[in-house]
Amino acid sequence: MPKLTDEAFASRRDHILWSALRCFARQGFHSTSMAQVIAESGVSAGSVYRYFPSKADLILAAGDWVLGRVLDAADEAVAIRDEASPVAVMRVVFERIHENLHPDGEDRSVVALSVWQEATRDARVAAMLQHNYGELRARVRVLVVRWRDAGHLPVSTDADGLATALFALIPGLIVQHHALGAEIDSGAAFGAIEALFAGAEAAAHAARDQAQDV
Amino acid sequence: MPKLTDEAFASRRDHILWSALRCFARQGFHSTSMAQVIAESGVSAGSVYRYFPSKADLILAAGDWVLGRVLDAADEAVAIRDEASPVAVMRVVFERIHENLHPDGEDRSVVALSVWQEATRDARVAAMLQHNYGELRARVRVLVVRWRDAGHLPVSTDADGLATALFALIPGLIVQHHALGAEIDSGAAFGAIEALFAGAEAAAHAARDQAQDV
Amino acid sequence: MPKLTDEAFASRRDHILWSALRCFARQGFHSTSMAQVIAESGVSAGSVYRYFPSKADLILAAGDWVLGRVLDAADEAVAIRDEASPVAVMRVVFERIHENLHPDGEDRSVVALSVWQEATRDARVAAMLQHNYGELRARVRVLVVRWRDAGHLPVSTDADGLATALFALIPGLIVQHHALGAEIDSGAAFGAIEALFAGAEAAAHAARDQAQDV
Amino acid sequence: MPKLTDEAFASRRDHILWSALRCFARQGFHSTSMAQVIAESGVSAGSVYRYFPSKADLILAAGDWVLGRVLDAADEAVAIRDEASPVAVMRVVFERIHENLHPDGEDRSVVALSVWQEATRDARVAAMLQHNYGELRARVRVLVVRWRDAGHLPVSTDADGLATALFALIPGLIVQHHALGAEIDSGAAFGAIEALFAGAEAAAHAARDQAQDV
DNA sequence: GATGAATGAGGTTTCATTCAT
DNA sequence: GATGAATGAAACCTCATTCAT
Repeated sequence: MPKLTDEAFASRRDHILWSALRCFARQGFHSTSMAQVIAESGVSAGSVYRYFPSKADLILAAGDWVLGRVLDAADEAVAIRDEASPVAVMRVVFERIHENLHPDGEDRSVVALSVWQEATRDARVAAMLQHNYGELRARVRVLVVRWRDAGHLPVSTDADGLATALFALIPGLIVQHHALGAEIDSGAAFGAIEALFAGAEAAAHAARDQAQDV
Repeated sequence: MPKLTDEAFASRRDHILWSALRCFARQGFHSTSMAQVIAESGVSAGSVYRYFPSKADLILAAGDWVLGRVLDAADEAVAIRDEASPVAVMRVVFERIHENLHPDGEDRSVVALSVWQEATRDARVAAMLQHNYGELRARVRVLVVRWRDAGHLPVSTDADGLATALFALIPGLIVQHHALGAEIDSGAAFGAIEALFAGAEAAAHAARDQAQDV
Repeated sequence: MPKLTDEAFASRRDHILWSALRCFARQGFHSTSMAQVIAESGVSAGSVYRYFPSKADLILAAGDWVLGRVLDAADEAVAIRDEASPVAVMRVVFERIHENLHPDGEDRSVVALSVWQEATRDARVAAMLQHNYGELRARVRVLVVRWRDAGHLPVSTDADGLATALFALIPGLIVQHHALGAEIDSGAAFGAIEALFAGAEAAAHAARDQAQDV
Repeated sequence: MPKLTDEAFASRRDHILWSALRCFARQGFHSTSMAQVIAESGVSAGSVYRYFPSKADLILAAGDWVLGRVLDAADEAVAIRDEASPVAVMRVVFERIHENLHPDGEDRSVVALSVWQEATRDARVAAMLQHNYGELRARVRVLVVRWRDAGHLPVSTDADGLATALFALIPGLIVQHHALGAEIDSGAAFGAIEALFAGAEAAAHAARDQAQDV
């Protein structure tokens, strides 16, 4: 066989990666055997190892893919909504995450739970997680600063603290979703935070008006 | 040999459980072998299996212990602070969680990451997680309702949505802590949310005053 | 099961070791699979790995056993024959080697070939080989010095060179035996060297007598 | 595509063979993978298999090449030194072996260790070894007979036994060299044997003179 | 009741070889 | 003729669990 084109190589690699993701979503990293990934992908053991030198590499790539889709979702939402509140954007991010992770109807957000756990054992996964979540958190912080500077939040607002709190919604809602099931309404959670923001904004305006009166 | 007294039985069981927890905190459930638990506990393999019929049972018990300490923390905080805001109570809960999980200086909050992941594989762990987080969420909801009914939040406040959002802080901050390390200041996150609450409260009062004026 | 006594432990370990030696003698280290050793020994895989943590350890132990028997043979021969010529002792050593390595009629001297080869790949085997052959060579050197000092060899004899040459007989004859088969008569080789020694001794005496005459 | 000329074919084959020899010298036959040979040679897997139908064939050819160089060394030495003692010729053979095996500074005498070991597993390698060493031994025997017939050794000398003993020097010194390293002085070993020969020759002459006197 | 040696299914990975291009 | 991606049997080793003592 002649040398694979780059696209053909990437396509085969992606096929294996997505097969692995289906397995990982069902059973987590460590309860998925390479034999299962091999069976799911339909290629030979040797081929899987040609594209991913070890199970750890496959886990790393799968985790990176999932967190990468989350980051993509954030990028899209942040880019488009210029004048929207951070919570509104986060809501869109959260919806996009689900869309990005379900191109075929299978839930891949569970894999995030496996990534968090794996990061405690594998330094490369930890680094990958740190990088992805560092970037993601930076996006959230931008939203907060932009909103505060537009006058919707008091100037005294602690952008870092608020970014941390808003970021927490994403893993926090994923965990609740998987732990408590359908009874969790993440839309309502965003609505509640939005109401808080609205109240805070009103108070901020009132304070400003009062300051101007004097 | 004579039958073990109940206390002796419970004491040996706890000893094994805590040994297992140390291992699980270091390496997660699946990278901890029973041999390691056995070595850490200093008892024989046969003994471990007398108190925990299988590794799955040991994982279940360890997970339950960790989530139970979280629930304890919530109970204490909810019981004591009658007139405090939900955020203030959550902050205390979060601090208590760390205290409860570090009786000996070792961090056991990581085990929560393992529990979330394990729940996707083991129905009993999923049920245990659902029960614990259901209870915990109910506590949070009580805080919200109490606070709203005391007039600190608009009557229109969606208690379920807000409870979901506040609950999200706990796993959300734990994940950020383990992913991003020391740069995450959970205290600042609580502070930021508290500021939002304060703003919302001011707005709520203003609205009420206006309503009364009419 | 209660703790194994030291003898029981050693006995089981020896059983596995000898099973492995049979396999190694037939096929060499690398063409013998652990599965074959396991089948030959009749115990489980886990048991084999309890006594030998890895295949490399089993190879090391097997090699050490074989070279140890050679060293034993040398020790016995050196201790007993006080007044015999080095060649006569070497001949006995060579015969003893065969006896020591064939307690059950199976030839285990081939394993030496595997050890030499393995030493080029495994540092521990190399160290073990160096130690065993260093000791063995020291024994040969003692024989030479003793014989020279007893006046059977010229005082100018290079003990190190002669020791190296005599030592070479052992691997040299083993290789010829395995390469060329039965047509090799190692007894005749020792006889030829013995004749050389006798000639050299006569010459040495003649030289001394002449020196005294003057 | 046009048929390869015989020279082109042989040239490519030799290139692959020498690449394999470099690998075999470094790691032995069984720890060298075909992938390593392929990488070292810079040609494709398919090409390697065109010139050598299997790894066993490559091993056979490599072994034959190494032993062939040894035989070449013996032929040259035997042809040139007509009046030299067998030991002197062997010394030259030994030096030539090293020259022949180090055309590029890499030691290929280790491969001999692999060949001896492989012969216990592969009948074709065994036959090749037997042929090469049979030829080599015949050369050594010629030296001995020639020397004895020239009157340097007693007529009673056992040519076969002495040939076996002298032949043993070659593998015996190679093994010691690889096992014990630089502390082995093969030149000294030849010197010591040469001294023995000299002594034996003196004794032989004395005996003859005495016989003539009578 | 406690012990710990033994079990063996199953895990990950390698590698000699083939054959479509 | 040459290429190199694909194959899959088989390698080494682990580990949850059992049960004779």
